[in-house]
Amino acid sequence: MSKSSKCESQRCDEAKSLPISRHRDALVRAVEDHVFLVVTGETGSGKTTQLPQYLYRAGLWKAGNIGITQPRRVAAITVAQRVSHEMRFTLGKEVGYQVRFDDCTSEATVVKYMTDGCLLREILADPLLSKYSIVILDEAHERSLNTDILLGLLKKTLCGVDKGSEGRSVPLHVVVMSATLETDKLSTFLGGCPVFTIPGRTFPVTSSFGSAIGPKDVNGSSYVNEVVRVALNVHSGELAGDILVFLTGQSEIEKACDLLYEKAERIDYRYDVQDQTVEGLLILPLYGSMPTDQQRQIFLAPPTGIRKCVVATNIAATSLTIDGIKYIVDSGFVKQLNHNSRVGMDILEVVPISKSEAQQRAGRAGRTSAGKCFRIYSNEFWEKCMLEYTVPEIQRTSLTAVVLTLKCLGVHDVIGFPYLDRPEERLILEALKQLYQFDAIDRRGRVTRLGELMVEFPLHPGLTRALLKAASFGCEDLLLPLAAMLSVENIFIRPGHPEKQKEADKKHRRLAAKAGGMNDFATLLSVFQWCKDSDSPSAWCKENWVHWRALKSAFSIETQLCEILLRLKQKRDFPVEVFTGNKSELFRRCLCTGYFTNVARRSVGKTFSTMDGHGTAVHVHPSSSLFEHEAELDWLIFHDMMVTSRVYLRTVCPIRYEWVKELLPKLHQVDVYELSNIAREEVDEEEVAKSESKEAKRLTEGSDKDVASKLEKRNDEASVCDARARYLQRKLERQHKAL
DNA sequence: GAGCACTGC
Repeated sequence: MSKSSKCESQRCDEAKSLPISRHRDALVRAVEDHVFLVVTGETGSGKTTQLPQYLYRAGLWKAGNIGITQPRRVAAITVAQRVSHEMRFTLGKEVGYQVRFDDCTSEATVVKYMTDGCLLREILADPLLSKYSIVILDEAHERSLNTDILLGLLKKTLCGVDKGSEGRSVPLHVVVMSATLETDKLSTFLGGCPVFTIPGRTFPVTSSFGSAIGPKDVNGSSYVNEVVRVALNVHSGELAGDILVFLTGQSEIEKACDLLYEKAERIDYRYDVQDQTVEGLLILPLYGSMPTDQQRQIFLAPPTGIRKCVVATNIAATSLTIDGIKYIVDSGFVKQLNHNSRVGMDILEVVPISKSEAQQRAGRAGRTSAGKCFRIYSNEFWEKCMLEYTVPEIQRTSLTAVVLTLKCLGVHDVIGFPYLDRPEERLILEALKQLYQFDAIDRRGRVTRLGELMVEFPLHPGLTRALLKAASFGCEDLLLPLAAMLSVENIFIRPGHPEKQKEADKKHRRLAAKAGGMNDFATLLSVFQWCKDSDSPSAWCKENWVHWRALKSAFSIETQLCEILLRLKQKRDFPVEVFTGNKSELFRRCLCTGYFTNVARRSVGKTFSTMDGHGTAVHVHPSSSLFEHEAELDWLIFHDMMVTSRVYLRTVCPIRYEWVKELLPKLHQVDVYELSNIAREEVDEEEVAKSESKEAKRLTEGSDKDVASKLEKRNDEASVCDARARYLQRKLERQHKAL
């Protein structure tokens, strides 16, 4: 027997012995008999890999494809690989996957694994999902933004009681798979559908509480020392098995590793990774921005007699699985990006994890054998400071892009949309307001022509607005690379060593100066071009302290954006405008149409004030090429804001007031109350007509009068501009034909 | 004169 076929038969035996295999026939029947089904089972139950195979073998693919969503790319790819292997198919034939930049499917594909974002894109192109007979939403308990939106969409427009599956030749079946959390809630949400429970195959993990961290430490005081102490106790007092420590970020992970290294030496024998004969502790940091080759060694088994201790961020909670972990040390905290409506900002902050998250962390110790979880916080902290469940992403994030997607799918009433957990109304109103400001929706909340173009781009709507402006002037070559560069992680490397730091800073300053200086957006654009045109792009990056990995992904994003734009430009009514002026001004004016919501004006000294109505006092970040040139500046736009010792603006560009003068009133003229009423109204023609007259009446009355006339005026200007654009487009087409 | 958790289209 060859090695590969032996491996294959082992796999098949494994699949047969999985807890799910006994329920095979009942599961297939349950899917067939119901529109909605909730399937629950812990990790190791086999639901992700086996259920699609059962449905395939029962012939259900004949009525349409079987689609399975995952919140993460790696999961979609690895599961598809495993399933195609188990079924003895070539990956990309009957079983395939699709993630951004990687479509491994063909005409023959009937079982398709994909990210939830991919399925959402498919719905935009084909709202009835006519190619599918079954859609499976996996890992629903993670409550990713896209999965939550898909849940609502599938409930409302595809299988809803109100609409049914009308327009489809066969009804769509939806399976929602979730760990054994909140399954009653899911079932209730889906009209009281049946819940199918599959036993898991994990090992017991016993958890214990500590006493050092209590309710008074809720703001995340120094828990690094305590984590280190507990980890060392585990090392010196527990049986063999590796340790996984959860902390919140790179700097404290490095601090903890240093401390562990220093103290382990004292309690331990000498240790040396190269010398496999001595006993000891192997300390390994793990966080997302770490180079991939360094991450790789985390997964290697430690040398005999050596205990591995991985000190990680939340990346080890779901994204990466490390074999051999028997002990967990849980700090009880996580770094989370939360949207703060009060200040109108996203703030990255350290917060206590939820109880379900703590259980998830503990579960990482029970994958191969029984494990132990040491929580450094007290029982009282658990009771008083930790929520039952993590606040779902949909309630903590900016909804601008999501609301546009929903509107483009015909969900006019975005407040009444069936959310599994409803976001605060304020969050939805903020999104509507932004969309209105970017001309993606009109005063009545309807998607504009521009909005229909905008939804096609996987970018923040503001950035898309700037890109489309540039495209209308025919200068998209300026904005496409920039949009790509702003979509990837920070491209500038800043090493820890002071000497190297100086060297890197110097290189970065030189790049900024060479790009013209005084414009961080232009620097990004130039870096993209220089690197791309270089004979050896990776060497160029190394030389200039730039992340090659980030640049590579910027290149593929630019290609993708370019393809989307080309497709849209072929449409008849793509806007066309004419601009006379120099290129630098053109570039910055295009930016202004998307970034006028991010305008700041210098107040006193080096302090600026935002113009979004909050009037936040802000400073230019020292990494900006405008830093220490503040006195020469008056107005500027910025890409993002960061809150540390001060509120800093990063990626900044000076502008003239005249360029935003027309746009700025838009920040204040729109009435959220008005938008909220609009948001609640139905698409019904009669309702629209009624709201029009009601709104016209309100706009011409009382204190709103001035605002109303201004709104009317601007909309007139906008429509004139649109008409002019259409005329120019037709003219160009005629000329083209004549040639 | 500074320090970014994790995903995804």
